[in-house]
Amino acid sequence: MNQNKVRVRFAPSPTGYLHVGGLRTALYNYLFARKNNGVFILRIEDTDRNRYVEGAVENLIATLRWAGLDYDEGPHKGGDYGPYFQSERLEIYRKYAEQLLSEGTAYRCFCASERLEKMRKTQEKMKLSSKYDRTCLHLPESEIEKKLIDGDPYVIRMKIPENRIIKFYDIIRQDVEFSSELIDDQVLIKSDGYPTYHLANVVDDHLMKITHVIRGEEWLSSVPKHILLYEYFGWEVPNLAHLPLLLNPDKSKLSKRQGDVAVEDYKAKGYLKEALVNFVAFLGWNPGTTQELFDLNQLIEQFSLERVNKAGAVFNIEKLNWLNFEHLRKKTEAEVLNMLKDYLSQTEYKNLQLDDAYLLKVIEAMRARVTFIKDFVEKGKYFFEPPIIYDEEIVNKRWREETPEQLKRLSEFFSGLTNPTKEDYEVALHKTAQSLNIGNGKLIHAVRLAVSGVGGGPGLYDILNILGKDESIKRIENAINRIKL
RNA sequence: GGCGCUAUCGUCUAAGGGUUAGGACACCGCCCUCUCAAGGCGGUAAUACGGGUUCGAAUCCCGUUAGCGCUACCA
Repeated sequence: MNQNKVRVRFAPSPTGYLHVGGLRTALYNYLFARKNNGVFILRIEDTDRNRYVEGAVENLIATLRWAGLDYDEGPHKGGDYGPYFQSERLEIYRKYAEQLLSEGTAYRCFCASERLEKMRKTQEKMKLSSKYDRTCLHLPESEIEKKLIDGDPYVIRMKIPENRIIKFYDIIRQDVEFSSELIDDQVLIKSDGYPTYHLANVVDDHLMKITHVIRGEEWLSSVPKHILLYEYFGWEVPNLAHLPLLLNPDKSKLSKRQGDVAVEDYKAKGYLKEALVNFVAFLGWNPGTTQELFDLNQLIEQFSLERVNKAGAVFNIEKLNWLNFEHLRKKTEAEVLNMLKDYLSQTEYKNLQLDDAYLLKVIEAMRARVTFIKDFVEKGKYFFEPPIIYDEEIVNKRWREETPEQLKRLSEFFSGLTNPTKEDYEVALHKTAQSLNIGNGKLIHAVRLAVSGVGGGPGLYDILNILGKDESIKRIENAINRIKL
């Protein structure tokens, strides 16, 4: 059956940036579509003119593309069910609203928002659920005519039937039911002529032949209204899957106040898309195996809505960092080289003429020690410039009165070497230590401090080999002159 | 307040009537080692609470509690 072709949509409203929760919603839709040879649609829900943000759509699309989530139908791409901006579909919503109006399942409401607010407050005081009091439902036809002629602003509300239990099945939450008594006569068309989410999403999902609605849990309470709308129109309700929310460490809904929520923030901080995608995929889903590291294709292969959890998940940055470390390690040397060069070009070292061979050696030496590309520079600063300061703690620990004299001997030995290899440095150091009658460690730690300024890092001989003979000697002599006890 | 959803280590989660409740991150220890990492090995740590059902419950049912969501002419 052709109508079983899976079609899903990610339908964000363009409010400025892509929320990581939005990224996960988009990802699950994408994975579900790809897994089922379906179609992934991007639809822009820009029906709130008050929240319009310049450039938000372009940013959204660029961020999705960065994450690797390419859509099949949507802005700039077209498709048979456009337009894909809701703001360009106003006549469509209008037409369907008129239909409900004429069928009596919707009605015009001329109530001022001030009155509605008052009403709501009263209801709240009486501990009732807040619902429109249906004043305008009972307006005589003549009065409606008059108000229309007068040009009074109005909204169109849907009429919720009384005494109905609305049941539905959610792929993630199974059976859910609501009583229609608690449902408000929802506004479908605002007084500015724009539709509300509820009308627009039902109409579009139907017209765009969406088979599975995969979205955040915050929409669960609205489903009964949508079901009723499908029923009024005589349309089939798509399959529903309401995703658990992403939470702050204190379990509140993930928000800006407690850290970064925009995908762009993570991108700017140097997180790899592979890591971020892998991470958000696991917030609320798991493959049922012990595999933790996934690329996009593997996620597609193994994803299923049935394995999505019901409970909200805390966004745990530690694990994301670990995933970034792992995904960075999986990159080829050439890929890391490109990323490093790109990063360097944005730093104070952009004019340093470093050849690829040199950078490749740095990469090899630092790989097991970096979580982010920027760590190559932040943790291996000494590969890009001589130490400016020497870690005080390490000086106290490794530098002795006799150290300068010992290093002098060593640097003299180094001077006599021609084109030394890593092993040559090692032999030279061993021999010097022997002639000084001290342990190798004494020299090793002092040299490390002298050439790097810090106490940690790759093996000393690797560092010397990367820096080269002349630079190493220069740095040792520098340290002898500059480190004072 | 009303309605809905949810509830396993600190965090992400596995286990869908019978397990010493498993894995991962983080943390701690040991090994490796010139340091810092990485890696290997090991460890601390959980079924919110109370009732049922059952020979047997993390798992099924009910209640309580807590958290979250919705309760707009926002999505």
